[in-house]
Amino acid sequence: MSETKERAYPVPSIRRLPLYLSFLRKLRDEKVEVVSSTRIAEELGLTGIQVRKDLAMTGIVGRPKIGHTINELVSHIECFLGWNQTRRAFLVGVGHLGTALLGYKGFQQENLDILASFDTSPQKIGKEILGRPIYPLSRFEEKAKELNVQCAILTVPAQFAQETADLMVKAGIQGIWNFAPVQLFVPEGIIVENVSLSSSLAVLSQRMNSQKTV
Amino acid sequence: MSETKERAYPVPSIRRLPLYLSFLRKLRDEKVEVVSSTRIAEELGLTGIQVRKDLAMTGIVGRPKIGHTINELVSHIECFLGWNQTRRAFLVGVGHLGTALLGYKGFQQENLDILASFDTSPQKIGKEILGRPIYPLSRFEEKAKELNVQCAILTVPAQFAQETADLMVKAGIQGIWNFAPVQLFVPEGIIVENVSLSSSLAVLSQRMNSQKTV
DNA sequence: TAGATTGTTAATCGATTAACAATC
DNA sequence: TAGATTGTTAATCGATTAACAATC
Repeated sequence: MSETKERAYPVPSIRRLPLYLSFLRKLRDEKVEVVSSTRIAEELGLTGIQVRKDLAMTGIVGRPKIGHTINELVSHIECFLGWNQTRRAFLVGVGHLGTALLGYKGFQQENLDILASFDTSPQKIGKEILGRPIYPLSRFEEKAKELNVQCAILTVPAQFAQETADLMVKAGIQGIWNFAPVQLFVPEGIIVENVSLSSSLAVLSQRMNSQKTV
Repeated sequence: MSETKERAYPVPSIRRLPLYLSFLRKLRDEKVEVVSSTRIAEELGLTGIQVRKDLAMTGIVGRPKIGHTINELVSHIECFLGWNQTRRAFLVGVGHLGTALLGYKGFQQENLDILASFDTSPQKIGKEILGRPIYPLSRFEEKAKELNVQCAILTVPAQFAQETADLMVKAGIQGIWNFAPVQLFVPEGIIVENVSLSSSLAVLSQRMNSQKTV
């Protein structure tokens, strides 16, 4: 009966960490060695308190009057996010968006390694995208176990999203990065993170609309 | 001195509206005519209260014991989001992601019409992507005014994001859909909506990490 | 009518912001 | 030392959830 309701870290805070990381890397390239939370806040349009709270989450301790060492900050954030070690992933659904993600260079910084992709279209199966093979979806489980892959990117059309997620779960996938505009139902313990273009566009569009009337 | 602090609608609520829309369209295809908030909630893994609050935002009024007419719901949500009328947009930065967005069919449902794209690379300028021309970035302002475009999609590399945004603002753009992992600074009144892949990946990754330790 | 559903008003929960003591 | 910065504890704000009256 362990009351391990261990307060998850606030999602908004976690979402800000990559912003800090990218600014810190820029400073490091400029040979800067130390930075204060105030300085970070100014650059990113946040408040100092917010930055300190967020950084505290990673367990880092700064020095009053000085601030934080950039190298130390970077490694603390990376460790907290699990970006210090390579995470192997598969991608399912080699359409426009899937292809774009396969070609996205930015994932190197986040240590995400998309080893292979899967599709059901005979036209695509057997080809390669930037050195990574496209396998038939039927081989997903076999390959996931062979390569010990625990993370999957889901970029199939909405109507196939749930069944694809089911297949991923059956193959032992622990985390699904879902780009389909669908609410996935998965067993407890499986982590789903949604990227919803239409949700984002909705916010932009609604704001532009109400702006007009003002 | 008008105290027009007119309570903006909650972002989380706005973000859920496209989910409702997609479910409602599916029901409509199945010739269903009426639906209750409880039913919507079940399907999307939400609570009935939440759904009613969200729908109330669009100004729709339902009928006790009955629920809502699907057609009426769809049109209320579409109007609220401004998806009932076509929104013309430009895209700047024809890389992997930009190309994917240009090819994304889903925007038709959201009535977003990407008329043209812009880039600085001579290899790309003058070509077409799915019938839409790629112009040199230097012609952005001219074209924006000519076609009365008020919405721009920003898919350039991080280091060029701010200057591109400045150029967009100068050209009279009212809303920027920003895919660069950068905090943009824009004049008041200009709307920026960020899509941050790295923020989303951070949440997934951190969760998978802490899952492991449990 | 009885029961299901809507929609409002109040309570809770969580994130942000403010205040301030500790410290180099 | 004085001043800048950290990090904690308390207050505020906003979104979600709960309770419940209204209604077809």
